[in-house]
Amino acid sequence: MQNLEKNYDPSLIEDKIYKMWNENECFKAHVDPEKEPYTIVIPPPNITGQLHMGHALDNTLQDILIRYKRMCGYATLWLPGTDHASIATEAKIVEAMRKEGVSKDDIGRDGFLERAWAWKETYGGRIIEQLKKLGSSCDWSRERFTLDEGCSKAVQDVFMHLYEKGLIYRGERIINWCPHCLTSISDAEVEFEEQNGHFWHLRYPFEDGSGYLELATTRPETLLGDTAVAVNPKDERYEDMVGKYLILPLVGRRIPVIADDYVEQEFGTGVVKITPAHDPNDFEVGARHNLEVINVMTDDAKITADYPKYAGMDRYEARKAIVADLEEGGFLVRVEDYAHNVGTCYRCGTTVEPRVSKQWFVAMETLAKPAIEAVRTGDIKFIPERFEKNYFHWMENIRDWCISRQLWWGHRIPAYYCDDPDCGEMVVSREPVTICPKCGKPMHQDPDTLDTWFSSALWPFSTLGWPEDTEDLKYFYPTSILVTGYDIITFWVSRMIFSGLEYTGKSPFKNVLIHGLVRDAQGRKMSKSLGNGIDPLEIIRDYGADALRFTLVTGNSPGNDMRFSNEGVEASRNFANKLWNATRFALTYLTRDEVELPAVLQPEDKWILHKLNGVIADVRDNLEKFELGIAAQKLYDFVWDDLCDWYIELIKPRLFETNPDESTRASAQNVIGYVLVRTIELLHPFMPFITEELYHSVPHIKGMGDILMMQEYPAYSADLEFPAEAEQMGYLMDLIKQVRQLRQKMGVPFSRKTNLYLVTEHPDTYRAGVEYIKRLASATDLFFEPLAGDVNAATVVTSDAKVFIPLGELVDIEKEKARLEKEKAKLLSEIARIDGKLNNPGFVSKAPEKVVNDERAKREALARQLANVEDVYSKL
RNA sequence: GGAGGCAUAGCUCAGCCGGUUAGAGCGCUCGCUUCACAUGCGAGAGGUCAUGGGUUCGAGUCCCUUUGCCUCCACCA
Repeated sequence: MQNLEKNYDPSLIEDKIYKMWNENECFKAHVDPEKEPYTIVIPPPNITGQLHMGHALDNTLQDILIRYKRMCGYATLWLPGTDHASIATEAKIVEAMRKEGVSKDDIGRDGFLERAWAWKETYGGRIIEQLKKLGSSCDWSRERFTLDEGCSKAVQDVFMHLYEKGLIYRGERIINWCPHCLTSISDAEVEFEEQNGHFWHLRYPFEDGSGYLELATTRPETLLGDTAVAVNPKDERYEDMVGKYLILPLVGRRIPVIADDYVEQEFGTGVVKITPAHDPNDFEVGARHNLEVINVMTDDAKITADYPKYAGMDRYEARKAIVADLEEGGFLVRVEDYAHNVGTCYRCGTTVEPRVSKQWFVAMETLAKPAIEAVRTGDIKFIPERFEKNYFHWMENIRDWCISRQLWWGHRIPAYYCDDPDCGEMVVSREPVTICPKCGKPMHQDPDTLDTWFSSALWPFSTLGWPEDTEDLKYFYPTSILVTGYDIITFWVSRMIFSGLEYTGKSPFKNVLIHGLVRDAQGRKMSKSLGNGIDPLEIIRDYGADALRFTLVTGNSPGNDMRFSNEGVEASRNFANKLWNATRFALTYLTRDEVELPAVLQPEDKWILHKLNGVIADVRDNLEKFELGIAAQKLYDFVWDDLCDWYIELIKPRLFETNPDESTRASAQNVIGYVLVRTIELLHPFMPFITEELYHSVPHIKGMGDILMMQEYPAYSADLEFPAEAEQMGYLMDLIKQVRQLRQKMGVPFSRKTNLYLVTEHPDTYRAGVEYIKRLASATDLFFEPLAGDVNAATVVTSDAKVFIPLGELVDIEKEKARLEKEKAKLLSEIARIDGKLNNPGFVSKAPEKVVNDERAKREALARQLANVEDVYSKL
């Protein structure tokens, strides 16, 4: 036992507590056949990352769940790690190199990878340290990295598996190309944003000089690659023109007019120029009509040397030049303003350039089917459920996944090509292949790497040792729950689901708990460019990790965004301080090393134990249903209202030295000690630091160990149910409140104490509480008899008691009468309302019995109170 | 174009399977150095639960309509 400071200072204890847990290996998971496993794999943060509020929320939720389950006796594993984040990390390194005046080509692949690994060493650990500050109880001995040996092995295996099954193929297709990152990206990595642009109406002349065909485009520069013009086959306006040829302005290419259903008659002129190399739809049309695919741009989106006049210009310069030339040549009809959606790279925001190139793809259809089924059948559940709709929509309309990236930082594609282009042999192999099996010439490996999400998709099992059949994999897989934001469902969650099903035959997790975004106080997304990000580490420094965690979890419901403000953190910080001080108070009267529930309990003891028991049941129930915010709110209310505002105040007279009764003093000590320990246990998953610290100060219940996080979570106990006593206490507390109210209304100063004359049919409860009633209702003395004689008294009436308060000159009898009349009228209308319900045959016959009985009980209480009011009134 | 979400006190939000007189934090008003806490204590003001309809004995809660805000997906050149 130790003395506590007046105010809780988290900075003094958090690091110490975390170190203690770590040294005692509290985070370490153990395969234990006697226990049930409970597993969470962390959504691996990027090694480029700094802990932001999104991480703080995500990891707070995971830590609450894992700490709860650990205390419930599960063999828990929270597996941490980081993601190599190929495109994001590579971009950062390239940028850093650019500042030094070094390019990737200057240092070559090996040199670059050396730098990348050095980067990982420097920054990869940073976010891990930040997660520890939050209190995350991860098993750090099992920490993994998406590019470590084991994960790489898993990636190789999966690639081989899918290739052999024919589900990975290489093909020349149109893909999304980022001219800044200089790599292909998948459809999921393209973000569309509305931009104000123009609609250029052009006219292409017929070859035979018989006029023009008018069409419109948002991208005139792609004209260089046009290989046809298309109309709808049903469009009568252009019926006769199909099959004729046009001369492409500025280029002079002879291109056909074709008919294709893709063209909408009603849109624009109903004529579309077809550029198979630079538009995904045009590419499809081109494929159907065997059109030539002409790439007019370099990989950094400049016009190729094939068009000398525009060669070297970037897309937008070329656009200007071409529009000017079209105008000069009389091909430009008009220009209109036009807002349209433009695809941008989700990493750098550069406008994506659709481009035909040879890439690797995963054929999705066969993989998607069981993944849809797993959610459909409830094998995997999303919380909240509505996100399943998003998932289904994406999965059901899925297109093949472009997985190759023209990057160096990542898992290199295990494909080898013969150096002799005439041979053209390709081998996919786990082991390096240097000699062409077909022609004997040297072979070289595919320079590309895999989409970073390809490895994250395997995270729930690659981290447990897959493809080896390890003890961990056997025991901890499938994982129990995945906690992540809705923004990442398509990128990650869905890919883990089909991956888990395909490679392990099992769904990788049972539940997916989705949370929203943490926004700033004005509701804006926190972003670097806005500079409105709030640094969780600063909040931890100023208010403590527990306060941050509690803020993030309260008032937050699954799937919904939340706003973060300092006022909220202050409230949480105050709550921590409240708990601290409640304990500090108790400790000044608690001199024992152990507490136990006494055999004889006072009414207020039974009341608080009954309340505690209810909270235990509720909190467990809420946590099982992933209602973390509600659970936190209930604990807050219990601690502040029930425990501090009432129970502690109620037992003060028993604890003080002025109490001559040794036995009630001892029982009060035991009960407050017991309730405190249970409360600290209940709160531990939410506020691990302060509860652990307090646990080391308070006396324990017999049999408890030294470390709170390893204790059993409190369980509901039928022995602690005291409904009758709790109800009586409710009346008593109501009485105290009403006396306070009355005094306040009548302007009686706090310091002026009065006698109370109490008439009740249940005097025992009140007799047991004489001391605290005096304290809490500002009474000098309490008499269990009616006020005798002709004395001016104000009255308080509950359904269980009548109280007369002699206040002499402060009482105005007429006002008292008016007040009681008002009260009577209120009671009558309440009773009438309930009678209305009870006299309704529909209600009595159809409503559940409990509801009807509750109404009856309520009516009885009101009737008693009414009788009391009438009785008091008659005596005025 | 398709799908989803939100709308509850001045502000930010809870409200689970429909069941008292709809809650919390912050803010506001009044009063308190009451021997844990002013990061506090006590009392209070403040809500037609966006709109219109429906289902039901009973609707903030379920269904439909309208309005406003937001998000995701699609990408008609």
